[in-house]
Amino acid sequence: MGATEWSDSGINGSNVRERSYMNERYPFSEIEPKWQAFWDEQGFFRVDTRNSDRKYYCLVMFPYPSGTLHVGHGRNYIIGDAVARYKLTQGYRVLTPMGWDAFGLPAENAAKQRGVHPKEWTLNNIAQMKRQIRSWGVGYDWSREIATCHPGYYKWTQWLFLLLYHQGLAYRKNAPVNWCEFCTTLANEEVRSDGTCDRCGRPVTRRMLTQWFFKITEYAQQLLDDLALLDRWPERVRAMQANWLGRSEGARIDFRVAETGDLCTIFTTRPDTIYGVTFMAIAPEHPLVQKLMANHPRRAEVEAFAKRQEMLSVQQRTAETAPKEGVFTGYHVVNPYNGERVPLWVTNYVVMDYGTGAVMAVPAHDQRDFEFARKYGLPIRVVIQDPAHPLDPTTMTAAWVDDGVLVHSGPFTGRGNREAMPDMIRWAKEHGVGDFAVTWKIRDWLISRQRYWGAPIPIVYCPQCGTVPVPESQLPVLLPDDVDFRSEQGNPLARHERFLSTTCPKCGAPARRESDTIAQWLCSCWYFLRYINPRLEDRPFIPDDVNRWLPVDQYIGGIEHAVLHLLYSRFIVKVLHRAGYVAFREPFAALFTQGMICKRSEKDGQLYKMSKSKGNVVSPDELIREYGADTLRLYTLFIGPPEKDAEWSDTAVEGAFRFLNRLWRRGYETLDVLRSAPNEPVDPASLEPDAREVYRKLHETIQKVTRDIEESFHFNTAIAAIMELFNAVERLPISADSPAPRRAAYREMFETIVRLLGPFAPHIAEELWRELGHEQSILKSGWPVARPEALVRDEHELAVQVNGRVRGRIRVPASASHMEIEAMAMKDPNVTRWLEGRQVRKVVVVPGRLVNIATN
RNA sequence: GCCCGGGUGGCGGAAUGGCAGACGCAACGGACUUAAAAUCCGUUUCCGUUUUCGGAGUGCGGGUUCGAGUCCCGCCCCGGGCACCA
Repeated sequence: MGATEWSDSGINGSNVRERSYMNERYPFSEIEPKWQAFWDEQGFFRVDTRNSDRKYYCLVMFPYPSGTLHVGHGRNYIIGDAVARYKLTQGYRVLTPMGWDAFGLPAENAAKQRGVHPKEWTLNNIAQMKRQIRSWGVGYDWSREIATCHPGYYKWTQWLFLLLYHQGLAYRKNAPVNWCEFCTTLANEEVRSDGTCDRCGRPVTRRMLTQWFFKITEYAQQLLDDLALLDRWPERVRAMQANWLGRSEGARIDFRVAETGDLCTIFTTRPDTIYGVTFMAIAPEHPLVQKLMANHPRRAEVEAFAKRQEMLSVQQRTAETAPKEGVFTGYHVVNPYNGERVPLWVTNYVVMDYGTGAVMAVPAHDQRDFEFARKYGLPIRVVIQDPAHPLDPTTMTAAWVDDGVLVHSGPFTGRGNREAMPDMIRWAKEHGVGDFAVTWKIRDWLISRQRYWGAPIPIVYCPQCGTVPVPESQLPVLLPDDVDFRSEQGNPLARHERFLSTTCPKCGAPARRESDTIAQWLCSCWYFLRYINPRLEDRPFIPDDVNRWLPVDQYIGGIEHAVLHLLYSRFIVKVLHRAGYVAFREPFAALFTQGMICKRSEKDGQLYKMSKSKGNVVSPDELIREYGADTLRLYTLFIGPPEKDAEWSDTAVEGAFRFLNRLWRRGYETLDVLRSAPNEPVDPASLEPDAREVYRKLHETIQKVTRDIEESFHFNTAIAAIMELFNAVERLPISADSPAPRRAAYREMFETIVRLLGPFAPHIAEELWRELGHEQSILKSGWPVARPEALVRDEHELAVQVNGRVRGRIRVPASASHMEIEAMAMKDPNVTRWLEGRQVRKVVVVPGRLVNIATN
């Protein structure tokens, strides 16, 4: 049979079946663009959000338009598309939007280096990446496309800023902030734990600047508590967020400076050790240092020490290897519990950033204090005794941090330290010198950026009225286009006179605009809401619509956003919730974090995350040209469990290609049988044993593939099962002369393989599906469901073990009782050999699996 | 130090407490071909017999169980997050 010319009427008048590509050769480069255009034109991925029956909001993290995509980026979109197509096939109303996280520094750097305007650079990249995403056959509702750099979008990002401002959650303060020479200010979340910039890797220093902050700390408790609602999030992401929030419970206790009466409040998680305090340690930046040392003979020494510490980054100062250092101030503080005077030291190991910047030092029971005390010859007093091996301060080599019995602890002596702790805090409360207290690690969110390519902060500074928010009616505060990047250093907006000079919205007097822009993280904190009403002009979204479509049913993205984007988005949604705009408290009901795709570097043979800077990227464009999008998709899903990192292999891609070729060829070679076979369910009993077995495997595979997708997104094992089924189908002899039931079963097998592949390799699936004579798209075909009667076995092969090792095999009727199975197992000649001379102690029968005979 | 993952053939990986190594890659042998590619068939955990078979084997050491890659206890190693966090 050659290429057949046939056609049908297509659907909805669109004649896509004009010609058949049925040929020995698998024509991916012809069929892929054809079906992409078809799905697009027919609007398979467009959804009317006014109707939310059986809604399924499937969202992939939108990309930053950095240029071109590599196959590592593709994993995200391919997984999302597989899920969306699966749900769509099941008849869900699936919302799968796509957009661009389009503000950010790379655009500005390109402008400086190449003289391209950031807008032009960004829009070009969007066009490029959109073409790539389309070429993968990933289906989106493009009518909802958004770009955060569009004034129609950032108007509402500014609105969000103002909402926080009016809620008292946005404030401006002069504070030491993280500073990267290249990227300007950074939020704490953007600084890696080694003290380098998360974006560019340069060292981060501290700088005093007046900046805008969001009070995310006010929501710390809720952000922590509501993690419990996120039972469909990966455990490790919840752990990372809890870690980052860093709640710790303890007490606040007021010490006073003996000589001046100044208050020196500390936070401790171990108030039970209060009677062991032998000195006080405060941070060099602590306000008391300046105040106390002003006219003190030790001033020079102490200030020199403090200056030296302030020059260092927190990371340098507090590195594991940095030795503990300090200097005595000449002052003392009074322990409110026992009235004791202990010396006040300025130390490098206490930081101003956490707690109160002052620490009651208990060398006997804190390792850091212990090391410091040993170094400077300060006393060590044991107040918790190890009942088994009493501690002796003169011989201790490390702090005792475990629990024990309180000693030398005034009225609390003799009690267990854990048990007494609440009473000890209560004592402080009763005496007005302290209380229970909670401290968090998370700091307020630094939102200002000294950059051009972002949404301007909608604030005006008026000489009369002070800080004035721009009224909503005057939004958006437009980013001016006419900026010269080459000739300017720093933020060009700060020198753009026509932008800066304005009038006060309150009094009309001449005023100045804020020149900082909003961190791009805020832009991506609410985009999932905007997708519901993307073109709305008078509001950011319609609450009713948003409440029906959110939370997002499935969010898919990279683990690198575990804290940053995901924590910020949760915060913003909670703010909107409290302000009455949305009914839900959490934006993403389920989260899936895919692993990174890595590739071995040709230079050093090491495995690295695919990135342009490492030079180990694989371009999807070439692969699609050579093998087609379906091959690329199939391989990407087959590479391994999607939540884990994976190593890209160019040769393994060919395996996926080979499989699709075999499938195509098989379809071509048996097209006559397939088309002429009865298209109806088969009675398994009417099949010959070989066909019956494969028919059962078919239905087992439907079950397995469905379960793998539903339970864990384990597309790798789903695809393996389809391959296994196809291998079995290929070995099944079939011809036009085969009996009707056999041909019908064969047709069902082949068609089902095509349908199961639909979410993974949609183009070839759609093409073969149509070639088999179906008029409707495969997306309308429904998801296959296993037939119980096809799954029935009337015979089982059981392994027979003797003492846990397989010695023989028996075939038993499915109806056989345990007694009968046991008898048959005992009779098997391979088994009797191993039973000779032994006494049977116990026989275990596992239905359908094995028999184990235990002997003496 | 604390909190998450993870450790299985040459490689990626698979296994509701039930026959370890599915599926794929690579390698090797064979068929087809003048030849090569492609394709198809077969072999491929290790050790010994080299087929019929037996033994060992899922990071290490114990344990529970008729039966452990899987569960429990104690370790080692690798990756990630947090960290002089008071």
